Amino acid sequence: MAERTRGSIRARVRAEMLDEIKEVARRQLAADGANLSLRAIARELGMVSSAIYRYYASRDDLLTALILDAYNSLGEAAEQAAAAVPDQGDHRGRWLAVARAIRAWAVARPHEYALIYGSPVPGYVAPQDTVLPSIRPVVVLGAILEDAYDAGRLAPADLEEPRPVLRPELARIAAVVAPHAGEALMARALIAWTELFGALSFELFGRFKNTITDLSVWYEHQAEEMATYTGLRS
Amino acid sequence: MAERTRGSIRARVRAEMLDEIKEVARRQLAADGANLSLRAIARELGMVSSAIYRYYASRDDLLTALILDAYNSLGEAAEQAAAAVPDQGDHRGRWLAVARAIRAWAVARPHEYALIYGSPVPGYVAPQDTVLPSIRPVVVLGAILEDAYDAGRLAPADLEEPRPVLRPELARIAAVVAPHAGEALMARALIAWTELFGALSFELFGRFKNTITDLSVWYEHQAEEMATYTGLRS
DNA sequence: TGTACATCAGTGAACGCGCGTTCACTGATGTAC
DNA sequence: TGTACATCAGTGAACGCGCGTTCACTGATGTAC
Repeated sequence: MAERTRGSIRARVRAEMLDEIKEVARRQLAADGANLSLRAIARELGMVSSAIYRYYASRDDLLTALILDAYNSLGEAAEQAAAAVPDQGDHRGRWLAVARAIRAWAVARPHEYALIYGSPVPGYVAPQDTVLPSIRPVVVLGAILEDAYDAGRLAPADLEEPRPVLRPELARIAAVVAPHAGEALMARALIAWTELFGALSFELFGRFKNTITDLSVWYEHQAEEMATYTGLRS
Repeated sequence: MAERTRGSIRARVRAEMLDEIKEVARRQLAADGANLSLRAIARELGMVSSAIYRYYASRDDLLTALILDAYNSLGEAAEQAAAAVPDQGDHRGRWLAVARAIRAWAVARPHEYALIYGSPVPGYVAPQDTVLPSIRPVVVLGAILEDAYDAGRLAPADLEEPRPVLRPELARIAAVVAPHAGEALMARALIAWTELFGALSFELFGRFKNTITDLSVWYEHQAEEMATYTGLRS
């Protein structure tokens, strides 16, 4: 109780401030391209630059917080999209809904996408605790495949066993993501996953300039092809 | 002749200097992560920072030169790989050789890869003349598909027509890359292309840390799957 | 072949800017008795 | 309810650094006659 009373107001204000700093940081990333400047953030907040250090121990700490937030926010978007599709055996529909949600998230926050899926920030080393948040979308997609598999509705064409060297590693991933499905299906799922994020990177980093204009339809096409490739027939 | 004599020595020295600056820049990109600093380059060359301006009008100009070089060097690697496979109807083999060459190029120069396929450099706008060099690898892969198609050896499974909205754009790309193949095949080729570069980005940007260790074998598997998906049967 | 002139690579100082981080401090807000 | 003390957000100055770019200059190399 003493614990809860002590600082209950200060603690709330503090938490708001932690959030506000991140908000401003995100806005500036969006505006300036990609350079995160503590001084610029402090300026926008109307405080002196050293005041930021009451909230984040260093620039890297703030960056870590932003990266964690980005992973979690993408993970949540994926989870909500999966949950929003009624669970009536339409595995392909659920998978596609998640794929769509991932793109929607990325298109709305290209700079946060770049933070977690772009080229690494020079000099920055991600701490270990980004691992779990970072795999949330994979886990969501994996669970859908697992459901489909258990329902006997996962039937990829011409499924071949991947090379022996890869099997133990694929098995280890499958154990976390889709334990029943097995290595060969896991390999396909990973390839689909890779393709979708390749597509988003191409789109967001401007590689489709003057090539394909309706990128939303093109992504939808890719997602459907990848769903089929993974074995989710309609 | 006057033209050729004039500065023939100076011009040669100058050309060497232009190259050496780029060399040093590339080395520093590799070492420091991703920050290109004219002053640091000048320092390493033992000259004063303003001397660089005799060779490149600005930092952006140097960056453009590096990006152009990277595109051309990747394009050349792809072209040479294609040319090295004897033209005896082994289209799949040729396609895979090019895919392998692209990865080899990227793995050897991760920073140059990041320059052209990573998140955009803040504040930098690519000039128009990067377009042609940038599509050289696509053209190489397209030509192989075109050959295979003409030889009646391109037979993807379950080929479906992409949506009407996409067809004109796909047709426009096909016209440049593989005119006979048509839109549906072009769509598959683009997806395969996207997957391969997604795989490279995942690998080079560290997204497969602690997940798949033998990334060379994994890439090979992906390339084969994508070859099959595109319709190149063995 | 020799001289006058033009070209141009490289110098060194300076401008004006931005950055992350530290440190001793003030003053308001909360806590304990 | 009132007072003494501890906590902590925010200040302001400073350290030490790096950057891109400009500009007037020196001196060597090339060119034209």
